[in-house]
Amino acid sequence: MQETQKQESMFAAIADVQRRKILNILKNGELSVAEIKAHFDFSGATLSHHLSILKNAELVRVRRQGQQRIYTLNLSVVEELLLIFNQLFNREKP
Amino acid sequence: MQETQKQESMFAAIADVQRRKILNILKNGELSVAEIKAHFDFSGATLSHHLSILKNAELVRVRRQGQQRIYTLNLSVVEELLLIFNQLFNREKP
DNA sequence: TAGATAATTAGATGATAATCTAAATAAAAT
DNA sequence: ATTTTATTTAGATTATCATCTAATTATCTA
Repeated sequence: MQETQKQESMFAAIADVQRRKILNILKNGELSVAEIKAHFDFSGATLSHHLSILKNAELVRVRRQGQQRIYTLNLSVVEELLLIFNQLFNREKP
Repeated sequence: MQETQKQESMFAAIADVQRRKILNILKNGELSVAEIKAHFDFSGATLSHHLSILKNAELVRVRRQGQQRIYTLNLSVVEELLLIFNQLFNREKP
């Protein structure tokens, strides 16, 4: 299994516990940055940084809504990640 | 989903591309350190470091065989990791 | 027992990453 | 148009991590 840059970025994205927490929070539906921020202690700049890593890994999507940006899980890429993950251990797609 | 130290160590372990490659190599069966090393360019010390991270995350097991140490995938923990991974996205066990 | 081989551990270095504050951008409200 | 609110970007700092060489431990063999 030869790794792509995209796969690399996905593994890097889920390596951080805060980013995994963000993904978890987004399971329950889309949220604005401020709503996500309510779950964390760190600064808005730090959150923005984490969101950009998740976005580059295509694990989340953003859209504007007025001043806010609404983040959602990118379910198709999550599927893809699960596939890669299962391949890592040579198992079938769930 | 509240993360344990163990889960943290597993995600950290698979965050590195070289360690994922080691796991892949071990899918084909157990190998000595020298045999694993044949697949890589970095030093033995570096490999030893990566193996110790995989071992602490319990993704691999080691046993002695004379001077050699034989590494194997720890399949039950791999199963567990897959479960955690699916839970991260709220899906069923494959 | 001495020397060779296999692997790990110690300690150092350079690169990367998480975080912060301050500044910038963009939209909304007054 | 100015101010306020939401978010991102820039730049700096600190911590963590991958890697190296050298030293150590443990086993095997001559």
